[in-house]
Amino acid sequence: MLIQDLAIPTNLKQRYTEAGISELYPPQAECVDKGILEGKNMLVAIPTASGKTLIAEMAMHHTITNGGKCLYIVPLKALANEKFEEFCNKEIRVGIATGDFDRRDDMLGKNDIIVATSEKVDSLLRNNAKWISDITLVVIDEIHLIDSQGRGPTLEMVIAKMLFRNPSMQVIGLSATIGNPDKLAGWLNAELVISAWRPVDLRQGVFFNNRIHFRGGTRAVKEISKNYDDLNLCLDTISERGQCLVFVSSRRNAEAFAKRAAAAIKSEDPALAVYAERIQKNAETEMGKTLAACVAKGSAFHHAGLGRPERSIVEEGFRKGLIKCISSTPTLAAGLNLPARRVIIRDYHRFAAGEGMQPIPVSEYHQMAGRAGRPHLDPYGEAVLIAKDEGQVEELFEWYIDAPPEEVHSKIAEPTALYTHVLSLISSGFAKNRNELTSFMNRTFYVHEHRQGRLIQQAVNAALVFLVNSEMVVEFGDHLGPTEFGALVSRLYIDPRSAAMIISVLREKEIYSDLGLLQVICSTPDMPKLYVRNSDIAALSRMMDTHTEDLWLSLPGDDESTEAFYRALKTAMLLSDWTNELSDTKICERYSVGPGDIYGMVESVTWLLHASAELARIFVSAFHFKVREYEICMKNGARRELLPLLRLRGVGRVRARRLFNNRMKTPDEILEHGIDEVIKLLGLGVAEQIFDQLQRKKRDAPGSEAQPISSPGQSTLNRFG
DNA sequence: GGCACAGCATTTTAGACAGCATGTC
DNA sequence: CTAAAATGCTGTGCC
Repeated sequence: MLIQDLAIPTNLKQRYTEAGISELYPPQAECVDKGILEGKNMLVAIPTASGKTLIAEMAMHHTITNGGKCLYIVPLKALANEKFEEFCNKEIRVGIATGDFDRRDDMLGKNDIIVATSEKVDSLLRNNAKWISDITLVVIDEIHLIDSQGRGPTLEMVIAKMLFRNPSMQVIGLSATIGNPDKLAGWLNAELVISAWRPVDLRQGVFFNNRIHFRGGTRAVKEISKNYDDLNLCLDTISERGQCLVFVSSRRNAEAFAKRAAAAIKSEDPALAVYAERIQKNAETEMGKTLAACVAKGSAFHHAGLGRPERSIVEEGFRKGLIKCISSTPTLAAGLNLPARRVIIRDYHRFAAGEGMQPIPVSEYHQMAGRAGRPHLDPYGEAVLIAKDEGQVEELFEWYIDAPPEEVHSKIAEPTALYTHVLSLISSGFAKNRNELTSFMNRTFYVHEHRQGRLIQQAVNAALVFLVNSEMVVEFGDHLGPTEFGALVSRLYIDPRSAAMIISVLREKEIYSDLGLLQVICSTPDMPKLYVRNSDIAALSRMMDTHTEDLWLSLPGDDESTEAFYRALKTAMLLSDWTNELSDTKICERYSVGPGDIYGMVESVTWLLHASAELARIFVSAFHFKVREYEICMKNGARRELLPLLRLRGVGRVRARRLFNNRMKTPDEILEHGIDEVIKLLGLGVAEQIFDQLQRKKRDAPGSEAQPISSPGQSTLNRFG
């Protein structure tokens, strides 16, 4: 099927032609045949990198020319950025909505395409974004994630809510190959397109004894290193001028492999030195140093401990072909598109809490294997598993290469998954009584799949009991309604259990304590937690002894919750060090984490501190300002004494500290010292920026010292909007 | 006494969404 | 309760 003959806008055709695309791939053509451009719902279950985005893009442009509006839902923020840039185009308006990057909600509605994460869409629904009802086409990328334990229920509920609100809307689900696509298609009332076709040939094999075994043939790999099969496989690809991706089970393994690879590759490309330099300059941590050393020689590792800058440097270096090999944890499997000639799946076991080492699911193998082969660049892609003995070769074929894909099952009946969603249904008016709640739940994939909702009903009831007991929902007669508390919790998008924990402690305390609040927030299910090692216990106990007054929770009696307690305390200690202005290098060293972990945790607590401040406003208004101030301290990683300075634009933890240590503790004191002194400390540009603000402030509000924390410019804008 | 090392015991172990309102060094 | 691999510790043998 030729692009020329399609019912899509001319400018899009032109863009495709310029990009060298003249004909649709077979699965794409099938979508058109089955009516994707005629408003038909569609579930497309095809392998990674076989042109899913193009399918969605065509349908979206078709919708837009007919006056419609599209919502594109993705599972990751990184993916949202990637798609946003991909869709951006002169003819249409594209917006992006994620937690760390969004416009005002109503501004978003002006776009033709809005790219958003599933949680953000849920949040927009909860906050009643008006434009949602204008959506005429929703695309759900990676829809098979409905199966995932933690975030699957959110995706399922978002889809159900969207369908409920916009019944005539077209739905396109993009999925990996799965075992039961018919079920999912049935739920969406969609045409089904299944295919195993790939634009680049994918050869899947198992390595053993210096040969890759394929179905129907083997391929010899030169034995360069005696001990390391993984390294030989990697060097083999590099010797053919290809690149290599190695998936391993832990961060430590990723770093160890990158070091070995660096020693073997020994590339001396001067361009690499630039990359290494950038990393070196960015992170002075142990991790940063090893990464820089590896990159200098042409290898790298990739995991969630890397900060944003390090990640993008590594990704860029790999895309440009300078870095020959990356060893990675699953970050790269699910995240952005970074294909390589050969993918080595070295470890197919991974630790799961409470379950020991578990073999990874077939779907994850496919996700990683699918990264092999860059379209238009590589002649083929290779995915290689590594066997430990002869017999395992056949086993690995059976378990992974020839294995049928897993089925996708709803997870919304999991014990606590529905607390937040039941609250949101009641809060945002999807259900005003138990009947409406049941009939809404009857539209979920779970009920479609099981043909009955007994377990769902139980889960809903359990959620209601909790919500009523914790005063987020009230039931009078036939009616279910949110309390002010409940409505707030729903809008803040935190777990009702978190809100209940925070409120119950906050209410019983008379004296406020940063550390106490931090400890409670860190115990919350919404907070990611550090692991506790045996060797940490001593330091944690010391902490408890020296801060008996400040801590708000004490060691629980039963063994079951002891570990959870320690994990929360350790996490709180890290964040407390952060607000005590300990350098990231020191923190990384003390807690053996990477810069990426710090920023991840700071982001999460900042969000929860914001929520806590809003909750305090209702229940314990005396604490409200204390918490808001602490939120600012947390965001910047600074002590309370720097607060007056942090309110200035262009001033963060470092500059504020420098000013403070030079006897400028408040904006007024800065004015007294004069601009010259600030120029000496912070340079001309920053000093001018600061004085510009100070003088304008003085002009606007002479005499009144108490300025709101929010920036004045924004509120003016609102008045007009 | 001090060192090297085998062999056994202990320890450790992936990722990442959300509020709000714009800018760190 | 599950497990693999790295690290830590102990005790032995040797100089």
